[in-house]
Amino acid sequence: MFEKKFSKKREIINGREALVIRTGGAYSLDDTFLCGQCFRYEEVTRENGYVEYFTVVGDLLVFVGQRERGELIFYGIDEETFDAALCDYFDLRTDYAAIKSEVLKSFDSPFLSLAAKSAEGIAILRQEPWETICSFIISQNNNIPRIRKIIREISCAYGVNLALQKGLKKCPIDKNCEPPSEEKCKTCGRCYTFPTAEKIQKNPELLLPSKPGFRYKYILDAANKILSGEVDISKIKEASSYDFTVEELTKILGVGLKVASCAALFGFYNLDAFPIDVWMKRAIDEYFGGELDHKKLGKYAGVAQQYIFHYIRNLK
DNA sequence: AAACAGGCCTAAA
DNA sequence: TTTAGGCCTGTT
Repeated sequence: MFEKKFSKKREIINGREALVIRTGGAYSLDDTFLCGQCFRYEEVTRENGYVEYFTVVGDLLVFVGQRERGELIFYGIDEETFDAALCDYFDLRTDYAAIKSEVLKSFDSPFLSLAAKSAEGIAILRQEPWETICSFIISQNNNIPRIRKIIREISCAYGVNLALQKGLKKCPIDKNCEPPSEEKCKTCGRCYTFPTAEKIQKNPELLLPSKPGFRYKYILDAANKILSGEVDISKIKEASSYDFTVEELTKILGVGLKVASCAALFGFYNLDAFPIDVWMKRAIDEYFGGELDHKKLGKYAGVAQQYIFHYIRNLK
């Protein structure tokens, strides 16, 4: 019921070979990247003013743009790679129009309806669990530019340089970086994979230059507990239950309900997860009479949360 | 310069 | 079981 088909074809766009996806829905790259679910994206403006996003998905350097809602244009990606990784990551098989109406049907609220209409272009990205857990540990009591900076610098400190690994002659996002070199790439820091838990456990001191502050020991504890199996990622994936995800992840020092909920929603695709941060608290106080039982929002409560969160953050 | 930022931990009632 | 401070760092 909530699956959807999309079309896929090759085109030349602005002189570049592209894989064009049409979902027929309201998919918005802006809303999807800017709704706060992910941190490793960059807006890239081309000479003709055309804006696209750069992001790192696993070990892929990804460029994606759109000319209109519902369309995704992938540059420099072959079809096999798209099928194997990007289709899932961007959650292109999910029918968000159906989810939206399900959410609105299960919970009658004019405000939610307004928020959903405004943010209907959001898709929940299927991000890698470990990176997502670390990212939201870093996010606590912190602001977005600094969160992104810390994640970038950590990746830089341990990660694999994909521009060099793939032998690119030009940096994909900085035209002054030509050809890419280890030294130049370090100052930019965009093309690195996120380090594995093993790497961080082995050389934790490499975290320090990014100045994670009190979050340092939290990241280490996450690495230790996940590597020891005390927190079992594959079991969490298998269970695919919001409650269980939270129960497991909160065993990690520095992971409370909010961080665990974000990891559940964005890293484990538990669509009923319902993170409540300061923004959501404000929204609940102002527009829902101080109380909102997320269970009443049904199995897509997390999508509803994203609608509300993104909507109020863009108010004013 | 004091307060705040997409929380959580710890100590104390 | 609930509540107040403190926490790294950077920005306004």
